[in-house]
Amino acid sequence: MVADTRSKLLDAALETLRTQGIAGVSARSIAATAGVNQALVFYHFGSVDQLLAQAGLHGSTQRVAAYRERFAAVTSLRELLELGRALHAEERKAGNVAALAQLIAGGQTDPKLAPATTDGLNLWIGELEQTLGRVLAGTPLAEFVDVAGLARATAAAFVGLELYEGVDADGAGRAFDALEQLTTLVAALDDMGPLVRRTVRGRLRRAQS
Amino acid sequence: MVADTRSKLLDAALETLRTQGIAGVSARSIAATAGVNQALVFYHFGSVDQLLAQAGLHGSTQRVAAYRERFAAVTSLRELLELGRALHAEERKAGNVAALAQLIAGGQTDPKLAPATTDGLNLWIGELEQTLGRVLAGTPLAEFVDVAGLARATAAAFVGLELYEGVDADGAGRAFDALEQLTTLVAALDDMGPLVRRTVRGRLRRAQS
DNA sequence: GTCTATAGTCGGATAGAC
DNA sequence: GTCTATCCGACTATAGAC
Repeated sequence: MVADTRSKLLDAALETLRTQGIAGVSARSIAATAGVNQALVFYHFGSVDQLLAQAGLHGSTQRVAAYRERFAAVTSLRELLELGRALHAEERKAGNVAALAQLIAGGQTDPKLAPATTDGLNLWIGELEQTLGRVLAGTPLAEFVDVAGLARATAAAFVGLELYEGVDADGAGRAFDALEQLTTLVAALDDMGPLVRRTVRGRLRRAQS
Repeated sequence: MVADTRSKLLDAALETLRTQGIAGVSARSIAATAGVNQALVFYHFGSVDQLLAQAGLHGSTQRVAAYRERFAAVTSLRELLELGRALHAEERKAGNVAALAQLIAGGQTDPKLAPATTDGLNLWIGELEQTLGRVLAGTPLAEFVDVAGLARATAAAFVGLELYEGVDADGAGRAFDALEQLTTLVAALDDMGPLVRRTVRGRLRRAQS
């Protein structure tokens, strides 16, 4: 079946964000990618901004749904990291995180775009938060670190790394390797349970005084 | 003393990146911010792209120099985190990280912009790498994690958090709080020295098999 | 080194035929 | 719902006066 014009424009908006960046999107460039007439952007969405906003949410909804089962299957921090690496590789190829990153960059200065990108980002954050909460339950990490905040930091860092990869692939590779090593350390910390709890409690007391 | 036109354009390029985003920069908008004629962009820099590239390096050079002494004074992970928070607050107000983030977003699709933004980013990374190496020397972190990679991951995450803050300030606040808690955990880990080393070595062996 | 003026292109958005 | 045609503003870049 052939996608209708509305769907074609949503997909084309994401594709154009990915290949041309936020500075290169226009009603004309999106319509050309979709293979439809330029005026249809305004007929269906009213303005380019509104098309971009809907496209961001559309893309995130689609991708998050595709990963939901894999998030649900994660039972350890190490498995979550593995899923993160796989997700990075797959989404990089598909270009969905790249499109989201361009929307976020655009949302910095466009008040109409900011809320829509937040909604798309929150879909990822919600999934991540739920998984982190499950995996970290009963560990020192859950005791001392706000899991919702950690999910937000992770998602933001993910976007930052994606952007970094776009301008320095080698540097980003080294960054990802270091993060994997770091996660191994944290997993080891998690295994140490009670001893770590005692030490960290002492540290927190000192830090607060 | 009044800045010459060249300097005014470099500063105005950063200011315009910050307030209008990469999608809103043009020879006209930059020249208007600088209070000079639009044609001077091409006279002094040849093209808007080349002005942006030079402005990015210019801004980073300036800001990194302003922080060099404070980086050098850091002697612990906790102090480095404190400097990170201060740096975030100060640069957010000045808008320099925001400008760099917009350049990175633009560099994804503009091959002329990518190398220049990498250069600017590398100034920060170099400073961070040196400080991390000094602070982590002799700790388990330095033993198990590539410090250069960690510096790159940190810088990329910093940019991601800055962008996140631009579309969801509340969410970013929670993310920063969680990272502070996480750093306290890592600092505690660092204090535990030999015990952690043994545990982590065992874990790494298991992970590789 | 700085200005005006302008060529030529691309952009958002709309009117109206089909 | 889709098209052509069009208005008009903004853009890059250059030519040429000062």
